[in-house]
Amino acid sequence: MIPRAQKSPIPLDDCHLAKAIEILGDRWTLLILRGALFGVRRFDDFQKELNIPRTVLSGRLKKLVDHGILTKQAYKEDGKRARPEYLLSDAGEALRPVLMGLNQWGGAWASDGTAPPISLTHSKTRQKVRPAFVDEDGRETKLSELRISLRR
Amino acid sequence: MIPRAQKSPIPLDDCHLAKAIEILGDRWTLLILRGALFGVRRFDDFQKELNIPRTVLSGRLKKLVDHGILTKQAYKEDGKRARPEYLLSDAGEALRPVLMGLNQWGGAWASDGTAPPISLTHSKTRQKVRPAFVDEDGRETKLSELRISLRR
DNA sequence: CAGTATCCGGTCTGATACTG
DNA sequence: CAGTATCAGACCGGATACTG
Repeated sequence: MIPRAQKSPIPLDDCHLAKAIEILGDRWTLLILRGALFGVRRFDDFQKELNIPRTVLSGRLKKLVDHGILTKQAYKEDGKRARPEYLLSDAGEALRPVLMGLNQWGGAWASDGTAPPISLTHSKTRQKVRPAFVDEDGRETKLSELRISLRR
Repeated sequence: MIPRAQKSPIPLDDCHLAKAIEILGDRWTLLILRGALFGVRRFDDFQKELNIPRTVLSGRLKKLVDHGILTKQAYKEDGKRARPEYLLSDAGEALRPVLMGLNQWGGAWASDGTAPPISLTHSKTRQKVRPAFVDEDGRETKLSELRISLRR
């Protein structure tokens, strides 16, 4: 087990995790991201799905765009004028494994026993797929083999 | 790319991810967990490290204990009376890979260019390791091959 | 140490309305 | 549709003090 520490080995100010938490660590932001990962793109769609106050949604979307997690771009349906939509950037896509990991955690530890509603599979082989850590060759590293270290 | 959706395929109420977000999706809770993963265990240690108001810390710790993520138990130093400390439960430990994934994300996408202070490596091969999805054989599945589906 | 008690000001929430 | 405007109330954050 990890020994007791009086403080974390890394100061908050230069901790990437802390930074990520500052950006993403709030309920609405995470729920918006969840929607985005499922394909929701438009203001009113987010608003209806989450029942989030429009002012708050507006603010959160701006923040996500500012941080480069969503991009705001125009789409156009025929006969109608262009309207904006919010798409995941590469940074946003990179959150997919993280949030799916959180989803798995929720299923395993925060579930009330009802069947897990999401399953992840490989689109071709149909095999079940789960979040994990892989090395440069794409081979899994078990948690027990994972080494967390400070640079230099 | 994921097609546009008017709403997420899974209602919020039975989404494990949404549930996890309700429990963990707030700044202080995540920062406390970060400390706990690094070995911080005691009230005042959390308080000093995070500079969190004591009332808030008290409330968050209770919530985490209620949700079974931390356990509150006594420790005893010689000559002193027993005092409580907060340790990660199995559910809490299960968040380690998730938060490490978030840390990697922060390093890759939310960093200001300063060197990443944490690196994840394989303890034997020393290869760098990153979060991803693997199939049952431990082989990586590319994001483009990932299929998200509902259990019937 | 490990909390609880207070207090105050600010931000977020939630509801509703208005506009291009 | 995609927002901004407004407003009341809840909750949170921050500071400080007090107790076993």
